[in-house]
Amino acid sequence: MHKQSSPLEKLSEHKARFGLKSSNKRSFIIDYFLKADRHFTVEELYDEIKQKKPEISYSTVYRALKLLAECKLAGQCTFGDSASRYEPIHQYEHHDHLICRRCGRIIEFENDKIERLQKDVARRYGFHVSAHKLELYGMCRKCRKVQKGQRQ
Amino acid sequence: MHKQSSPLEKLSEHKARFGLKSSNKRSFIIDYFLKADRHFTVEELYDEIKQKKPEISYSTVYRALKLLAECKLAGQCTFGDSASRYEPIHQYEHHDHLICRRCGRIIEFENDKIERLQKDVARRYGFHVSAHKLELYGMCRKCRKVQKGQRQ
DNA sequence: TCAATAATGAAAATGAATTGCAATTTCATT
DNA sequence: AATGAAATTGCAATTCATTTTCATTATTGA
Repeated sequence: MHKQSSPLEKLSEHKARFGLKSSNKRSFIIDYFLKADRHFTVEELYDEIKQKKPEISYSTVYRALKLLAECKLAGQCTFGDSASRYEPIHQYEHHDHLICRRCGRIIEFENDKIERLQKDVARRYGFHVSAHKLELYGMCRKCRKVQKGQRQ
Repeated sequence: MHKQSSPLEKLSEHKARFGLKSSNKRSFIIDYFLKADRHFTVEELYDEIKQKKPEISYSTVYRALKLLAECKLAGQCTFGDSASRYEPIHQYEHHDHLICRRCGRIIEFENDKIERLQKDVARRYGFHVSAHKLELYGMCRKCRKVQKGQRQ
């Protein structure tokens, strides 16, 4: 069994391995991202960070997210819309997404039964599955209410 | 109950509704795409069609696929890689994808149990699901064999 | 046939993702 | 503290798929 390391440990392991140096800007971005614990496009994250640290550039945000993705602290999702998003990856945990097409809200869920069935399906086709993506698109409770109200 | 119309009926309904005219080039593209019954990026389809009808341009292929998507005769999928793909949509049928990361092979599958579980999950969150996407990434039987061979 | 309007091709525009490079910063070692 | 090799940063430029523009050509109903 391999001891799981914390996000920051993972990061410094990665830094050691690739001979990276630390920097306030990058630390700030990473910190902000992990604490916010939401889904961001590069641009969204950049826009929020710009408020607090205008001296941080888009490229740096882009590269920080890329770095996080490389050391598995962030995952990339491509939902229906244009730009792809990054989300913090939590240890031990895998999840899928419910996406509201009206307000854009993203809900994460887990379902072991579905996971198991996926593996079954794959096995049936001789596939070895290393990753999967499940996205449910629709309308969230709130938006359904609003829509109902509008129709009346 | 609404009578289901055939692909070509759907197409001409759509044409009627939007006052479109017909053209040999577009017909050729659509015909080729529906008969091939595979997943294509715009470019892949263009490249194949170029062989048979060099006078058809990329734009026209692009617009034909867009048109098919508009009248639900084609669906768009975005797998891990850069370009998005179009696939023919068959009536009554929904399917998900197994994608081999090594050779790019795409296998379609259906699984009612998974579909049902998805609906359950959504209901639990108050969501109304209108569409979903399930993709399993991994390695197909053939590629696994090759890899095994290489290691020996 | 004619006029109205859609389809087409080529090129340009768009938009996100990515990179090259010069300037700046980090940090282990003087 | 000073140094220098190496990483980081910002900006601009590039890439690449996608989408649009616009001038020309083709289709269709009157």
